[in-house]
Amino acid sequence: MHWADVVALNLSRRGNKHIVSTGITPSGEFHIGHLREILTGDMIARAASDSGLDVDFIFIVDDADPLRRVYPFLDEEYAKFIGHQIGDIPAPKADGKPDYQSYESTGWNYADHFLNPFLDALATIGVRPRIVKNLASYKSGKFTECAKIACDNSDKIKEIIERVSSRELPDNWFPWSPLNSNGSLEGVSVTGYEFPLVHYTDADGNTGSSDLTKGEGKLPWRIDWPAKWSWIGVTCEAFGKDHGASGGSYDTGKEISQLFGYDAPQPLVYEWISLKGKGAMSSSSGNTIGPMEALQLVPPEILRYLIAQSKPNKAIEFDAGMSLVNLADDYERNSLRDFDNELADENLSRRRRVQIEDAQVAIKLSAIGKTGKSNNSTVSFRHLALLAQTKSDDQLVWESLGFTNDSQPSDLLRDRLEKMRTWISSEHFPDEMKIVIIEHVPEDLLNELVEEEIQVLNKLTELLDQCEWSNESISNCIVESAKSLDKSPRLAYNVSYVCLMGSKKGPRLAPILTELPKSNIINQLRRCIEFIQ
RNA sequence: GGGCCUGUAGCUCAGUCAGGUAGAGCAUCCGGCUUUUAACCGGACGGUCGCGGGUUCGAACCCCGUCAGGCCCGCCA
Repeated sequence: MHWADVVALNLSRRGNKHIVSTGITPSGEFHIGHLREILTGDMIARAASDSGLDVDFIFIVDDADPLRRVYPFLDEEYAKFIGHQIGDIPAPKADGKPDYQSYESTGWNYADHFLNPFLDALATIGVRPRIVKNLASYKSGKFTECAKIACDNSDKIKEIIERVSSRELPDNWFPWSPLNSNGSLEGVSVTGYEFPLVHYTDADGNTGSSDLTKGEGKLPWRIDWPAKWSWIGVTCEAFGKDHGASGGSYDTGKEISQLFGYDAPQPLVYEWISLKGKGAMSSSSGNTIGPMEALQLVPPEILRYLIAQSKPNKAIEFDAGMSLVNLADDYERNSLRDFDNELADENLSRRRRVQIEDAQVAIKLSAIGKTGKSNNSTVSFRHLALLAQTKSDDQLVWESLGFTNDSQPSDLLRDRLEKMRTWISSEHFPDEMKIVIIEHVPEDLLNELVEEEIQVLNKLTELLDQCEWSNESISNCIVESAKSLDKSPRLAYNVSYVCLMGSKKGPRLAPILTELPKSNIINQLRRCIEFIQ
């Protein structure tokens, strides 16, 4: 059974109504790793919905979290905002300086700045969660009840965290972080509490009170999380392995949740995505591929497939080069399969059956729309990569694919070609996929040519030299060079590849040659002939 | 110190929860296809299931131990 269906099955045992939750702190640029959080949740929600459950899918934006430090992409001016909540400070401009103007005129803040492009990317891949903003929730009193319980039971909560995570909390630890009069959470110590006020002394020695019903502060993460479960009614949440470790925040949250009179949600721990050869993704180190960037390269369903086809506890190594081609191939191959027909065979082993079923569900979950078939255009990713390289004009690509004035390519297909061109011209496009006409003489391969191949090569060179340089006539020359000697056209193609591309196989040759200067090709062939003699 | 995840064919991984003849895709090789979209079709090759014990009629799967890689118990998806 597919992992998403397994979770859905577990959920059905808990009840009929479900809220699947995900959450991210928008402290910097989003990357592919964040996509796993959201897509994992989205796929669970879809699977649960498909199994007949009533499901709401939400995305909690942790914009109440403080700015931890001045990240490399920020100007030093941000130092004064350290400790301030990211939903309450200006967004950085392109030069990293705070954009006070937009902040004051429209309220455009740091969190929105990073969140909004991500939401756009989500919409493109068919994910439209209900957005819950944490900061606004605090301010409107959603957290009040849990915050009161937490503060009334601070000893119990402290005991749970110390026992479960086996770490020691300071004596003055308190389950509420008050905001000081400057709006900072940093260096503020709690000195007393009577509901609804938490009294504090800040780093500068100023004293004050924070009203927890008005969100003048926040719950520390380990309490904030279970509080959200409780007031939102979260029944299922996928989270990264960092939260899922033994003694991690899920473990403590589970017990704290009981204090709030709420059963912790069904967990699903997922592994991280790393960039091949570069380690884990990290916004601050710049070691990232953003969702938007990835979406500029591949069709969105392939990005979904990346997540759908691998089990959550498998680490994914991602790169925007060959892995992308292989992933696309895999996706396209599978989306053409007739799964129902395959499953109809009663002699299938259990293993084989599971394999087919998982592939079927992975394809289903990769579709952008909730219903309907996957957006299966007739051209493969690999093929499009060839066409885009050999034909500089889009119109020639469409002609090659059999489109005429009467049948124009779909917008989807046009979009895919545009993405392909972006990818090809990007640093990510792998050498392996590049069509290159070699200029050196491939000596080792030429030595392997047999007599009849050499004859064909001579004939081919002769015919091409007289040939009109167009797609059709080049194609004819290649075939004719073999046929005139009573040989298979395949021989002519083989020797062409050896001489021109340095390999025994290759893509359709004529369209590529058409794009290149005739004299270069003839000269290269002549150099090869000279070598043989 | 405590814990989690991973280890199965050259590569990527299913299969482990519910023990029952070791599985896919890719790659490679061979054949087919008389103009080849790195295509397609057919076939072959390929594994002491990290290692050692135990339970069992039977173990990749359950139990104990062990090795290796990654990670967590401040923050991070």
